[in-house]
Amino acid sequence: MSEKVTIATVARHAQVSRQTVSNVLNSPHVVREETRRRVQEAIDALGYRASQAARQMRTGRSRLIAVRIEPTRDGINGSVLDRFLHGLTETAEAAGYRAMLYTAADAAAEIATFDDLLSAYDLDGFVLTGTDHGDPRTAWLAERAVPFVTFGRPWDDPDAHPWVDVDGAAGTAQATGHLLAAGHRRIGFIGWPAGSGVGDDRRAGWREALRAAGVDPAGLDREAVDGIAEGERLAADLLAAASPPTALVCASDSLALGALQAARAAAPSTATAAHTGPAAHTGAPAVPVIGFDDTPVAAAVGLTSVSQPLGDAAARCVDLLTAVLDGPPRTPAPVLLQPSLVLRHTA
Amino acid sequence: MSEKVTIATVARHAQVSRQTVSNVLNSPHVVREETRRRVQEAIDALGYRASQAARQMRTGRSRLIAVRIEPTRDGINGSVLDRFLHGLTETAEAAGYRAMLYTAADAAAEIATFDDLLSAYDLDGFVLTGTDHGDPRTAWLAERAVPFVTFGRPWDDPDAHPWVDVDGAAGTAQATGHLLAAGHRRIGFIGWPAGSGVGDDRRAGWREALRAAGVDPAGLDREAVDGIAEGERLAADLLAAASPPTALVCASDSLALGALQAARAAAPSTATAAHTGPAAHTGAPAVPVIGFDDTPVAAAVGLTSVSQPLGDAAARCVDLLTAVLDGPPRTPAPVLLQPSLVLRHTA
DNA sequence: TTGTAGGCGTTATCAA
DNA sequence: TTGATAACGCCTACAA
Repeated sequence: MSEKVTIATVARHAQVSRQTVSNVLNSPHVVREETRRRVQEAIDALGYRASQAARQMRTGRSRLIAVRIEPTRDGINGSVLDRFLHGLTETAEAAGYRAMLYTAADAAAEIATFDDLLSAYDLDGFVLTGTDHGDPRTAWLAERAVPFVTFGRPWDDPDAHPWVDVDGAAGTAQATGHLLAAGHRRIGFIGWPAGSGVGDDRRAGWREALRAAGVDPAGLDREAVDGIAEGERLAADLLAAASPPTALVCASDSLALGALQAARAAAPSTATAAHTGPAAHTGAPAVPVIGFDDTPVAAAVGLTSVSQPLGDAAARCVDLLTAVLDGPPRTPAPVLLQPSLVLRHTA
Repeated sequence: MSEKVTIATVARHAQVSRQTVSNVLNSPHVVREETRRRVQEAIDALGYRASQAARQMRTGRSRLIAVRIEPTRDGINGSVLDRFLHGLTETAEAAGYRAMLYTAADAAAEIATFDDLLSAYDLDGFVLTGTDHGDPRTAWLAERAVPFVTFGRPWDDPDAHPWVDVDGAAGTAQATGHLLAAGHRRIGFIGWPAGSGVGDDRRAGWREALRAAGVDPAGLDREAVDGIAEGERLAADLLAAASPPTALVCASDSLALGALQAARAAAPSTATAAHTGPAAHTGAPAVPVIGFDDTPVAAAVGLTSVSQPLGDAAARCVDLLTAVLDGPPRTPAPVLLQPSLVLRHTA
């Protein structure tokens, strides 16, 4: 094992002062080209790496950003986080930052963690996922002028802070449009109870798409907490109505999976013998169903679903955060990404 | 915003020297009880937190452990990582450590990252997932005496370094035993090509269980790279044999999902009208199928699967790592966790 | 049991 | 353009 290589080692090796080495690293333009080259060679030859800890002591910056890892919920929609985290880590690395993980049971615990991370580790910024109306976390961070970006719009005020989001309304509108184009008119929707920003947004996309096509959405939607069982129950209810929908759009893959079962139970598939792909055993249901999130489950089951560009979203989160950290102190413009419809066997 | 609270602030507040404050933090036993209490009160009142950076400069320890986040593969088995990461982060926090994420395209890139993380961030240790025969990463780390734990056995030498693993052979043996108990004799296996430690282990569990029951496993297994399509192809091949198996055990949920389709295609379900649960539409196949990993997809589809205790595994990884970091310099004993069979509709 | 001095590796300030 | 000096906050000797 070689001894620890510090800036002093490099300085000695390159016959310059420590300060010059530091300048080569942080302000290359003030160093004469020839000196710069000599120092750079010494750095490479010695395999020198600046100590983050020492640097942090001076600058107060850790080049660390934190993101919360939530306990996987039903596992179906929870897998969304995986892709997001990978994109985040990768983009952060490219920008010279590292991603740190933390857990928190609720908003209060999360705020306590902010405090800890900030004072003990000097975290540079946070990436928050899943914001909602009147989020106490964003208020806490904003009050202390801590840089942060949210993946999810601040539903109260779009200019409150930098954010990245996926246009959920556009996603459900696209799904609805696809069904409309296939000749359907009475298209139902199964979503979450009113009040959640994300849920309302997805419902609105369906509603507006229907209205734009001249269809009255009244009575065609149901509200359910997330879950397969709930999706099945509500879909059955919807399909048993006086004039039932002929196709279904759902706010999540979980709901869609349940709806799919209800659809099959109500009207047995016409394509039982079809065998056109990996999940062909599920066949095309008589009542088409479209989910949301394009989870692995959707792919495995052949469920048509709205796909969110999670890798991109994560990358843009890092972009926005580093813009705040490295750039001038102005709030960067928010980013609204477009989802895409992944066609499979159920619609 | 209040000014930064340092050890000096606390010392002033509690009318003691900085050193006494440091002692309260690091060696409470050498401080008089009354003094200790006064200092502790000052710490709480001021909300003081030791600066990791400064501490790290002195001690050379960062209280950071790193874990790699892989790009989600087929999404089905990739979701395994989610639960593992959450458990890891949570246990690390409880032990006073934080988890840092990194990405790497291959082993060489990962080793380069080790070097960077070690010299720039002073990482205390690594948690590696998915080791294999002659893993260059473990060799590199061991050579430099960097503390690390693997989730996955070192297949070459069980004493090479601390590790945590799930007994895959016990899992497939349990699955096989379940089918045996149900009266099956000719139980097939679809696994990965020989050569991977994990794959061979899972296959061995099936083979031994069959042999113990007096059944000759010859000709009853197939090898396939992971994936739904591959699983379907191999299962169809197996079921078309002279004396086909009457039940199937698979090395992954992906393979099992494909096998399920082949099973249904070969012998249409006898329980089409059954409706006993969330995924009842899939019914019980004539040829029972059991998967491995208990992914969200398995749950959604009603696939019986072998479940790995990922949260526990992550926790034990942290335990072992902190034992190395905080304890005496001896290699802690490895941990082999038992998986459990989650019974659903396909077996 | 408590206090003083020095230094970890870096960067900012200022002088040469 | 380069170099000397001080300071970031903490911990480990050692002295009181």
